[in-house]
Amino acid sequence: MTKFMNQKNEIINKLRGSGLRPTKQRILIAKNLFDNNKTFHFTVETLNRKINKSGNEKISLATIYNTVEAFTNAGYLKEILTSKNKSYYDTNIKSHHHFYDEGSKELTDINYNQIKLSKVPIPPKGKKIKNLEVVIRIQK
Amino acid sequence: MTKFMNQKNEIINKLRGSGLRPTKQRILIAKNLFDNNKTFHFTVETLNRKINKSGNEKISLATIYNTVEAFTNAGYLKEILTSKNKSYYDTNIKSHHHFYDEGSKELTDINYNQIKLSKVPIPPKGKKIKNLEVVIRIQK
DNA sequence: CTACTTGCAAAAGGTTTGCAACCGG
DNA sequence: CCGGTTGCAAACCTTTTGCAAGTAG
Repeated sequence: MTKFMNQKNEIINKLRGSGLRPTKQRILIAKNLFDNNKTFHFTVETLNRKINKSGNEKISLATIYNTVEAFTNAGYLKEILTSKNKSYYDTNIKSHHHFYDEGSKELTDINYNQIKLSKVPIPPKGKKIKNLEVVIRIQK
Repeated sequence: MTKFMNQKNEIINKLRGSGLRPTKQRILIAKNLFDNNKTFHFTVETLNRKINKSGNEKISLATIYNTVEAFTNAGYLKEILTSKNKSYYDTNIKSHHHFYDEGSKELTDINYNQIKLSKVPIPPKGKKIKNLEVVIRIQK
């Protein structure tokens, strides 16, 4: 059993674990997102370009939207807060923070332990904290 | 000189101070945003509804977009980070943070001194920190 | 007067939707 | 086979743009 088969099986199991049928399209998208050992930021647009480039079989834009949403709901992706009328996603789902460069509109990760909070407010009654994100806007 | 005249003059001076001609439309929008002593969150859509309701003379949507952008550039408004393909603004321009309820999609202010950071990263070379925002996502 | 603003409608850009064809289990 | 998925195009929604008409100084 090759490394590639393991990889593919891992993906299939991951999808099954969330009740997502491991279709050809979802597996290909998952490969593009989770294969390498480094995490990254993307938009549907950049993901679409990456997938529908070169040799790959094509995947329709609607399916990419569907899948990214499904993966986000399943907790495989994190949506990044930046406003500006386009959704950014992060394959790094661990708690961490971001620099946002307003000039270049670029996001950079800030390692979790680079920021320390010494005081955090109590959430409103009946609600609990799901996550906490710091965005530091930077400029020249 | 009535209280209302003072209010209007204040607005006019504020606008002039940023090189914005105090037009009828800008003054009316400013009244809607800065008149009361409490701050609030809004989108262009809600602001538009508020203004073009009832007795007021109407203001075109394009002008509302223009004006909100101008006010944001002038520092009278702050854009809020939430992604979700619609821009949220805050009339509270002081440094502060937000709870974001994913269920109701509602934003609540967190007072500045309710959050304390004991460690903040150094920005990338050649850049400086413009601002720092914490968003705490909450859920049931 | 003149330059800045406004308003309208059209265009743009990103995302969602409806539905027939497809396919995984 | 059945119900979940895909692909396509059209629809949608928010935001931007071009340009003629209006107005503040």
